[in-house]
Amino acid sequence: MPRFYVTTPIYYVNDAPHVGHAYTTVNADALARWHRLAGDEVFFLTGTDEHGDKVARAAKENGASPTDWVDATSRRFVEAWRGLNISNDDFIRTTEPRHRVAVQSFLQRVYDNGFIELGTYSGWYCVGCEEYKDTSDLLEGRVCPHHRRPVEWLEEENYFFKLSAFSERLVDFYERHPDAIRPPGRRNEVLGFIKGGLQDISITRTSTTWGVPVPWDAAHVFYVWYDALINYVTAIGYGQDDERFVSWWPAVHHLLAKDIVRFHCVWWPAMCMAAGIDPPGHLVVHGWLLVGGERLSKTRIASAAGNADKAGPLSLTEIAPEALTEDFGVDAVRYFLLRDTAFGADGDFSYEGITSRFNADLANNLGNLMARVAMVVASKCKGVGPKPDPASRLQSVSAGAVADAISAWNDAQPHLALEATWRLIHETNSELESAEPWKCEPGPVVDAVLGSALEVLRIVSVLTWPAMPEVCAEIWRRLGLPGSPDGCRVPADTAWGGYPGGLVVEKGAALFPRRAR
RNA sequence: GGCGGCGUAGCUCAGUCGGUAGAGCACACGGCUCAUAAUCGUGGGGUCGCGGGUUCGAGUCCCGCCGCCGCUACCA
Repeated sequence: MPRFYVTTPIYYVNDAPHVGHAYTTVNADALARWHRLAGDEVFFLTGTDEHGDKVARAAKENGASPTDWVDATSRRFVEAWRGLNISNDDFIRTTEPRHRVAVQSFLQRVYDNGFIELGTYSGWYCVGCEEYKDTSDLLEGRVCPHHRRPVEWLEEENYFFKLSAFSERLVDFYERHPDAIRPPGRRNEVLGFIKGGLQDISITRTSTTWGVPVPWDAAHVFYVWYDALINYVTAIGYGQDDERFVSWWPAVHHLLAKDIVRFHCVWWPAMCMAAGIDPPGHLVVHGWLLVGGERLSKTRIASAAGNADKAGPLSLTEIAPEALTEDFGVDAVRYFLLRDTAFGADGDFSYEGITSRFNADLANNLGNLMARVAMVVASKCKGVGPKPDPASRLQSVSAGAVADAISAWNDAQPHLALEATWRLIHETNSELESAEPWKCEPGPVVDAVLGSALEVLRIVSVLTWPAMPEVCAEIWRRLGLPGSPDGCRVPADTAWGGYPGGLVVEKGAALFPRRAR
């Protein structure tokens, strides 16, 4: 059985879950759900990144122990994902014992292989930022641009990862696997960066104890990024269950936003090579959601997010997913995130944007189709859904849409998959207009038209299940079908003719009540 | 500065190997009234950023310019 391993980055617990996190996570979830429909064995991983001095300090400021602090902050992500119907199979936390074991095992291997050595890290350090600054980033008089205070020269003994040893191997790997990084523009950026020459990087800290201890030197803990990336192998048993590990690795799909490309596309593959395992197979990079739209939209989003009093424009990171799902419903938010932005490109996030998608796609097209079909079935077929017409024009329309949707889902392009699916909805509305079953006497002609429309709704609820599981299950139920779309298999259950007929069709309330404006 | 990308209808964008410009949304008009003032049909003459060049012919190739954006190492 084919396997599909998909990950999100693990989210840093100092952030509150926001729409940017939700964007990546919903995309990963939709892909996971799609591959489950396809019959693949799926492992969908997300989690939280909980080490680093910033976390330790935040805990202290809040009068909590680091452990209590990360327990509380990590839980917010668990709850946010529950609220968005995220179907992750595992939720990893870097403070878990299994992760400490994996990190120590992984990096001990890298050390044993000779790719870690002791060195001195020195540079201009900003106490406020808690990080070293490049001289080119500093203002006049060696002042930190963020904190407006002078930086200090620090030297620290650190262990270094010999990243420089992997330039050629990385280039070679990416040239032999041209699809390893998508989209191609990101791949080119990475190749350009690598070819520009790689420097060794420090991977341990002595300035904090809130991290994974370096097994061969108790004075150090691993730098948080080095610890974090390894989560991807921890969760599938690295260092603890080799049989399980090799069954999932390296055919992984890492979803990530463009700002963390280097960590995932340069550091992480090199680390894997250094540890003697294959680099990750698929790095899928997407853009950022940007807050755009009119001033009104910001006001309304601010209002929805409980930030109505905040002055000035609202940033994406201030918008809580719960504020949106309360307002629009889980399915509509998921649909917007998946449909409105071409995966890979930057997208615009606005209240108008969601409202527009909600009304045009969900209320007017999908919801209304369900309502009008159910109504006519009630009046012309005594509420019992007829069989689809094998010769319906919609049969070939459906076949085309299904093929396109399958291809797009398989290619991690949800917006195209949904676009193709909605083409089928549109054609079905069109077909109803020309057949006008509500004007006809009950009989075979009416049955053929309505049965075909019901069949479209069945197929649509399978194709759309990865995006909107709740409403698809509801449509399924209203069609009188047993179970739910998640019991289906693609492509078998998207073939024309699957609706058996003879089932009681329920009208029900509007699936997506149209919204004002 | 260097490398890369983009600039097409009000908005978001498609435009394969060069051959008289397309989709969705929005808008307008018409039809229908089964349906959530929903739906269906029709309507897009936009210097394809600007200026040159190659060609029988260029949004589509080449050069220059303007504008915008990405990357150019230790931020999760």
